[in-house]
Amino acid sequence: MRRKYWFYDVSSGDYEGREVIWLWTVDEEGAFHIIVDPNFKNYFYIDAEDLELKDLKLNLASDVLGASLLEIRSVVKKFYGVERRFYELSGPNEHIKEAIQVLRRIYGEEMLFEDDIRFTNKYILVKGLNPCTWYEFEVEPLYERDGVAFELLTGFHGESRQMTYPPLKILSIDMVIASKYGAPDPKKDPVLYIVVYDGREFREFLYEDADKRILEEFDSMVDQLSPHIILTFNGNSFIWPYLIERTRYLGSPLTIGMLGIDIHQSLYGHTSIAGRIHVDLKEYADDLPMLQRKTLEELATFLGFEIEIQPVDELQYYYYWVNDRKRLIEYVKWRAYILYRAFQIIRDQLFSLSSITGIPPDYVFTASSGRQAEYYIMRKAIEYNEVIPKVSQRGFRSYPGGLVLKPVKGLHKDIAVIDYKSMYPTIIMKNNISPETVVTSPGPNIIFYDELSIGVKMDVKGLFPQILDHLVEERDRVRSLMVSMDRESVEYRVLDARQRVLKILANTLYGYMGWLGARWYSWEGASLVTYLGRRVISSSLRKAEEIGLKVIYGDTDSLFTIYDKDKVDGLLKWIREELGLEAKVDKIYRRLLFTEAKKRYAGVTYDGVVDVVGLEYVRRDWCDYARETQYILIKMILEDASKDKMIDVLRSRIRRLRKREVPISELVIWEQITRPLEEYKANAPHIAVARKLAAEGWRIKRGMFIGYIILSGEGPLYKRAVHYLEADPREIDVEYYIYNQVLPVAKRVLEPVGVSEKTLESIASSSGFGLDAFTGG
DNA sequence: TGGGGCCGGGG
DNA sequence: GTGTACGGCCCCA
Repeated sequence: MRRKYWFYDVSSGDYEGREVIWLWTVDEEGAFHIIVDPNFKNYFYIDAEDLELKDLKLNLASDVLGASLLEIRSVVKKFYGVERRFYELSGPNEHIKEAIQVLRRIYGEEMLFEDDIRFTNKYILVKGLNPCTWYEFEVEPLYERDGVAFELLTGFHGESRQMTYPPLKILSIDMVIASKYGAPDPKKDPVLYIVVYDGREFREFLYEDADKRILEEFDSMVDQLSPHIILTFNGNSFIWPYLIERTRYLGSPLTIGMLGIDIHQSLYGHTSIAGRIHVDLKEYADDLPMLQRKTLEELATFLGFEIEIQPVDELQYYYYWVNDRKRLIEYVKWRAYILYRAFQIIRDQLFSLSSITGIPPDYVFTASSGRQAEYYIMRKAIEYNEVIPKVSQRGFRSYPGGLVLKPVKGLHKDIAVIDYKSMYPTIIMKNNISPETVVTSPGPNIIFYDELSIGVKMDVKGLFPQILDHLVEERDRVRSLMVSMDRESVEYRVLDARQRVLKILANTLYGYMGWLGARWYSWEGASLVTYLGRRVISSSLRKAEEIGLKVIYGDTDSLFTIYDKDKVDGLLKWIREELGLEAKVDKIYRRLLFTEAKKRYAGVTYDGVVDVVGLEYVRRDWCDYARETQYILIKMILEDASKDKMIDVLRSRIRRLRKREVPISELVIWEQITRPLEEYKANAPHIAVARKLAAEGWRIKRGMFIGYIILSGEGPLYKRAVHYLEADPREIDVEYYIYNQVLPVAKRVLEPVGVSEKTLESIASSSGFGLDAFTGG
């Protein structure tokens, strides 16, 4: 029978007592089908250069039980671009696993190749499958189990053109787990409340002192609804690990996976629920740099939702459970609701990323961007007959990065920002830079850079340039398809997500090459890319000076110049003709303010868009009140307001602080915990606060944000910092907030426009009660 | 007073 | 667990 199914995951499973491939798919009605492929053979390679076939066979026959079921083929494949002979061993997965173990012991790990790639991943790689895509399969029905149709794969007709998704049942889940004494402990603290939302109704589970019942009813409800997608926020790092331990402790393990398969923790800290796509939107929030604290509220706001409820801090769950349960439950229900709504927006990105990289949607967000890029490269490598290298042991060695010019301090008018289109990807393509083309000694057909002692082979096209060519072509193709489409249509949205993913992948390849943990790590390649980038900037700078175009700043792939249209056009032409690169005027600032520091400026375009870069306003480790003060001043400066007006604003903001009219929430300083607490050598305020929380029983994990307030008193700040929920407004150190928060950020932007330090000092000291009459200008 | 630890955001 | 460059705080010697 020919059938069209939407493919979304692959696992290993049983068929007639053997470990085979199961493809998890859904039909157009949303019904589950597992397609069993018993014919796929796992495989790996052994270096054949110094190994006799009969020697290999002898070892296999004596040490591997299933040796007779293994096939050995002599093959020629490329390794780092060079053709080489390998023996390919293939056969049933059980015996391949055994052979790998035995041969690693006999010949050493470094003789084996692709033995470190999981069976299921290999299936996707070798077959070139795209998850989240419709395929036409030829299948024979086998049997049905727990509402899932098992079918035997007898043929493949390839991808279907359909771009819409099957009707997917989605459940979003959130819950209250809390303890009187800090972090909840699954051996002691019950699950108090669970809410599940399916897009129409909420299902709530709440039984006083009976969390076993809550969990069992939740479990059977999920089982019964049998969703395709389960949404959580922090499911991977907290909810599922807690529920797994708690239900184990209670003696009734969760069975929400399909076919009764246990929910378990898998790759990269992902929690896997068999047959279902578990999406933890925290992973998505973590990847959005514009979110400062990576909370669900911030994510919702970013996606355009209004926050209609009063959020509750996780540290206060227990308090609200006891004292204002209604508010807490409202909040947790809202979380489930907004997760569901948020997913509607994120869905296209998730499915595109999954389909392009080949990572199933279940954990594509959990994989780091380096891993995502790597999967993509692995797919391409197999296409090009390259053997996939392993991660080798190597030490960290840094290399120089982009060139940053010193800015010209002050307020400028009409500044053009010239930047190079996809600078690093273009450099890689034009110069054939790839892990296998880069060399460290000169030779024929090699362009060698003596300054670096690095060269590039030019006689064969590199893997990375090929991949980039493909990414660029594919993105152009997708974008050309979009031109004639209705912007509101599903097809348009899907293609838009696809072109964005392709762009992100292209931009990731350089960073990937310089990543120590990469299979295709190339220190030389990454060094060469940044070196050529620096040459591009410095030669453009020289050319600009030559034609009399004044450059006031530049960073890595951009130059800021006075906007003299003819000269700018001349420079762009020179860049195109002499350097062979595309550069464009990205934007023109009507006003642009530079402090004397690099990477810190603010500007306004003719459209009235204000950009603030690097300054305190965009940093979360300054309190909101100071940041907001800076933003007000920046806007005034860019609007050419008078100094007096700016001084008035600053004075009144400081006065509000002195009068203690500023709410605590605007004085919180947020900093991230970036390592286990015991690894910190320094005494910093946020670390001191984190240690106090840890002593109270909270689990302080890497990635957490600590919000603190500075109280008045003696001694260093770290002794006066308290968690923001514990701060008494009357004890706030107003002087700290004036002299170490508001004044420095004001000074940063006012000093370049000529407001003296003395003036600022006098504003601060005179902004007390009733002293304003004495202030100077 | 200056160097080290640490953090966050830029391109 | 993609890269490096950079500024600026706080602490401590």
